[in-house]
Amino acid sequence: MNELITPSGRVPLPAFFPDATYGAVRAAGFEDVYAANLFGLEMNSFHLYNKPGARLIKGLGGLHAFTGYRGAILTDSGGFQLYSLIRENSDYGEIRDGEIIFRPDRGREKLTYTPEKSIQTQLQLGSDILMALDVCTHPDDDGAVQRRSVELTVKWAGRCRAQFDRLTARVQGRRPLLLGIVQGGSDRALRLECGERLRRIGFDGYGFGGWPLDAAGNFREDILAWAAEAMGDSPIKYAMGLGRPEEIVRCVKMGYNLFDCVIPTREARHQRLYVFRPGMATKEGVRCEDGAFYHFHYVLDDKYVRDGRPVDESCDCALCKNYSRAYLNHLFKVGDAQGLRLATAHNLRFYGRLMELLR
RNA sequence: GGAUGGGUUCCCGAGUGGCCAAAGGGAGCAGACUGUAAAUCUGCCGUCGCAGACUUCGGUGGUUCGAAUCCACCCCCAUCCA
Repeated sequence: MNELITPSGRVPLPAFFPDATYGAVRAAGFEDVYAANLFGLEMNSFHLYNKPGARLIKGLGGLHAFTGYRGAILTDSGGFQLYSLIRENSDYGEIRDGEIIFRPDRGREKLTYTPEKSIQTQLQLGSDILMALDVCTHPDDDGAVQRRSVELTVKWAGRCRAQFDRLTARVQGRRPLLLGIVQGGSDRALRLECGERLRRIGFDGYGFGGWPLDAAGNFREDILAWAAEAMGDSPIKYAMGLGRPEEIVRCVKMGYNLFDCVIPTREARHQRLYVFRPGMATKEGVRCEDGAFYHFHYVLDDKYVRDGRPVDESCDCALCKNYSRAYLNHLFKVGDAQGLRLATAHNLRFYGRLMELLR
């Protein structure tokens, strides 16, 4: 069986890691993650570095001891977080050649984030899978931006590799994994170059970096394919931030085997649940050509007010096993947190079942 | 019976002469959501329509070029005093 071996255990591949940015899956519990048959979580080192602090977490024995979570933990470098905030408002900071300067609040002391600091933080957190600090771009950014992104990403990847090796030199037992990130925007040659230079440095696996959608919101399957190609025969190909169910299915066909995304948890909180269409997704194949293997269940839709059936008859999550559409509709209407939790547990289980089908 | 404060568009609640179809919430409806500053955000939310027009702010009648806003009386509600 294809699997990933981490200091915290084995992860069957392909795998989907829900996002637990601050060390918690929003609105849900780790029990819901275990029940969904998902084997790892993505957490964000920059968020945790700020709150409650990497040193505090290290002092308590690392993220596993601190949170009580027993599966694998992948930490994002923090780069994407800074990138997206700075992109949103350039007053927040600046990406320099050697570091990222960040100052979200006026008057507050600015923060300098470097590749070394990112690695150090992730190791303090006790992550199983670390990401190298990269410079993200959007597919529509021009060539000069993409070029700079690749140059800095590669340069920083080297610094991350060195820092990681330095800090883990005396580690006994299994070392965590370190992944590099392939940038290059929508330029195939640049993607391949980035991948090749990263592989020369050498990582345990590689992540797809950048934004997977164009300005019109279309999924750029071609870019994902080039990035996968750039990763060579790496055993870990991580499509960072991906994605919708059909996107994951397509990415698995391209060779990706690791995913994380806020979609299932966020959309659950926003009243959108994923439901399999009977017979359209099986071990033999997932019919996703036309996105036909699932449909949305909008929790608040009036037609569910008196509907005593479960959201998905075929689902074994905490919601579908025990509660009706009507009750979930009611929980959302009255604003009870239990609704958010059950909805989140359901979407997590949907993703868990999807990954089971893809293995 | 007396005193005071109130009655605003589905609800709460601003507004005290024109810039008011009337702030802001909430609800409702419709979208969005992809390495999470997201239980969030955006749009619509009196009626018909392209501009524009028409009907609304407890009731009736006044004052005024013009009233949700001022005056009179009336009807309700809340609190307090008898």
